[in-house]
Amino acid sequence: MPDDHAVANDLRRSDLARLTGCNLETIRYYENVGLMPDPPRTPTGHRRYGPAHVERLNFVKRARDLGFTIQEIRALLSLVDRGSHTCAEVEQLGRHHLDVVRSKIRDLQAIETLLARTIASCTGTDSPDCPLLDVLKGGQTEPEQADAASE
Amino acid sequence: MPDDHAVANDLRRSDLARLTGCNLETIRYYENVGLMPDPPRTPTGHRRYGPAHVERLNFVKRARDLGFTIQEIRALLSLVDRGSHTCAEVEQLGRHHLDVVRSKIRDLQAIETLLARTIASCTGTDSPDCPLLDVLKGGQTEPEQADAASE
DNA sequence: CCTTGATCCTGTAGCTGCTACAGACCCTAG
DNA sequence: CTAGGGTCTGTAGCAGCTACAGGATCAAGG
Repeated sequence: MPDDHAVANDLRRSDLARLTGCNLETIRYYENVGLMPDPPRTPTGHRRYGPAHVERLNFVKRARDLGFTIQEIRALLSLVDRGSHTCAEVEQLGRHHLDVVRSKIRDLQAIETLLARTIASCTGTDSPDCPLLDVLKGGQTEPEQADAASE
Repeated sequence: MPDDHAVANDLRRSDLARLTGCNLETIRYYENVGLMPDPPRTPTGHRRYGPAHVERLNFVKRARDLGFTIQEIRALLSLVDRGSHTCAEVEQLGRHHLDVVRSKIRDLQAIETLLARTIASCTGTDSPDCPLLDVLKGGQTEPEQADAASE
């Protein structure tokens, strides 16, 4: 590795963790899966990081916070690392992820709607009759009318 | 086919899978983690299921579809199995899960908002300048307007 | 210089909720 | 009777970490 004289690589793993808010073990994980480069080592094998590592780990962390998968981040980083990326390429990855996020939101909202409506019709009493159990047992998508036929 | 006087336990695992839309292997998994009871076996060790298993697996599947965890479903089932559950107890489990669902929706919506806004300001050109990369690198929560300096 | 305790190193197992495979067994139709 | 399916078991793999064991090393105090 170059730059031993140029850049101060004096950060230990715990420092990097503290600076980025990333978990200590997660850093090693990211190195193992290739999101972070193998850092230079002291003669006794201890990792030493520099500002470039802080920057990169921050990138990874923010991407994770936005829900990008490890694979997607690898793709993003390889674009950047290639040095000849275009906005269009990055945007494409972003749009795809946005689609995934929106799809998850839709799924969760469908669940939320059904669950909220069902629970709203719960009596909250000691009765064993429960609309939520009815939904789970019967699989009706609409709890709707608890028609007072026999009640 | 003549019916037995008792419950007909004549369904194979593949039948149960087909009837419930559940994956074949998943059934065994649910048995291993205790969501499904150990079924009766033929003398040669093959599982034989009956209507009660269909019902229970449907319950489990619907609960999973609503996002309940295995733990939560175990709790729901143990209430029901106990035979003395109340609507209030079930409702409590449901409300807790609803909170989790809503929390996930909020998180995803925050991501969606940021991502959508950022991507909207992407040029989609061959330029290496990219708002999405800026967000990932810089961690700004608001891409805002780049003051009319650029293009 | 030596000890102590904190930190670091590695590999590996655990978590959730499945899914898939290998290698053995069994079942049924032709 | 044999060929092909289905079934049996245990186990490994996926994502994305997290945590531990058992060592080596470091930094500070005495």
